[in-house]
Amino acid sequence: MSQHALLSAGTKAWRSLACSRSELRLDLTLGCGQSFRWRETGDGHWTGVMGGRVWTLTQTDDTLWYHTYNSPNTTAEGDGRKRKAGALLQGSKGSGKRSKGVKEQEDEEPVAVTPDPDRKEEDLLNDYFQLKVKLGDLYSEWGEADPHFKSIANIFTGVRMLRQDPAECLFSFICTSNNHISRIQGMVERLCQSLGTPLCQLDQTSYHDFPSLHALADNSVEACLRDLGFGYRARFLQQSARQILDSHSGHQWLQGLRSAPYLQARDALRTLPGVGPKVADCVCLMSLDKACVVPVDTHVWQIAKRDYSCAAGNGQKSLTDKVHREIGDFFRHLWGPYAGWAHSVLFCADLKKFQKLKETPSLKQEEEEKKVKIKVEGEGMGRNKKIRKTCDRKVKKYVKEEEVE
DNA sequence: GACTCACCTTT
DNA sequence: AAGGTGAGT
Repeated sequence: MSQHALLSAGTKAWRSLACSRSELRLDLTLGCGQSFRWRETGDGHWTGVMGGRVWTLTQTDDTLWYHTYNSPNTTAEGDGRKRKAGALLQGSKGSGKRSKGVKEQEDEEPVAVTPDPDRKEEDLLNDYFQLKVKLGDLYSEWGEADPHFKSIANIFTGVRMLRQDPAECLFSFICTSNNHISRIQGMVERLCQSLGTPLCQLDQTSYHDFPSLHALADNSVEACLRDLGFGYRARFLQQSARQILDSHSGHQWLQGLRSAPYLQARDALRTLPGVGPKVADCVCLMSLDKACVVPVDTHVWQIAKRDYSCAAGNGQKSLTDKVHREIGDFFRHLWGPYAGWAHSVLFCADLKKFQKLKETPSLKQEEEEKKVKIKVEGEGMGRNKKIRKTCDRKVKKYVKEEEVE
């Protein structure tokens, strides 16, 4: 039986791409709840389905390594079939610290061993991780505009927005209401395993493609998903799929929203059952190229109040449309055209599972933080106040520009 | 336009 | 009580 690939078993079955940790951190980017399809299958090794194939990804300091698996259904290109089970070096350090472990145990030369004639896989990765967007430059800009961001940025580097398939993103996020990441992951996994095309099996785990629109739209789907523990979301999924297929022209409609202006795309998505402001914004940001969108949930609202003394919705009990708008505008303003990307960094830094990264900062990080603190105390409040004052005016301008986009 | 509550399931 | 939506007031 096939096994999950491990870089420590040798680089023969792997290809690589130059990519530093400051541009991409797999653990944060794949684990922060934007995609629910990736699992850590080995120390620092992430396995998931993307672009209709199964991938394992891992990284060393300046290199992103990738391995894809053959599946019966895919017309196999002669890619690395040699997954030697011989040297299964299982965590030679035996530590649970993943990023550290990888750094220590892997010093291979960043050489692409197996050729990828079409560069098809390289293209897929470049597109999925949007590697042409220079994250380091954006972090600098956000840090300039926002002292609090700067204090987080030293630890949470390389948090990047994925460019996901719109359908997968939409149906995954319909599952997110009243829900948390670990349970959503389980639901999406069950969704794929019961309705998606099987791709391959590795170490007792079977990997499936995300279900097609047709599979999701079938009348039997609601009952099926209720059995799988989807609750009231079961109906939303089936009905949304049905509606996209019937009243819209299927996949083309979803894909087409990539070139539509933000507000238009968001309104279009909101006609679907189970899609409110939060889900629509997530789909816009994570699959429809709307980098400026800041999806607002109760969590982001807390961050706005706690870390930015943002007054938006202060007298409110619940997250109304108005509060959504105000918080979104506030952050769009602070961070600019890639505000949605910046938001995901803060969001990530606030997740319980990543809190341990803050506990043992390296000496270098501590020094950086001291510097930041001094700066923040000097100019922080004044700057925030100023931003808030000019918020309304600038936002109108911003939206206008966007509508023309 | 803005607010409340029921809806599922798990912690 | 939760990382939300939709129907009703």
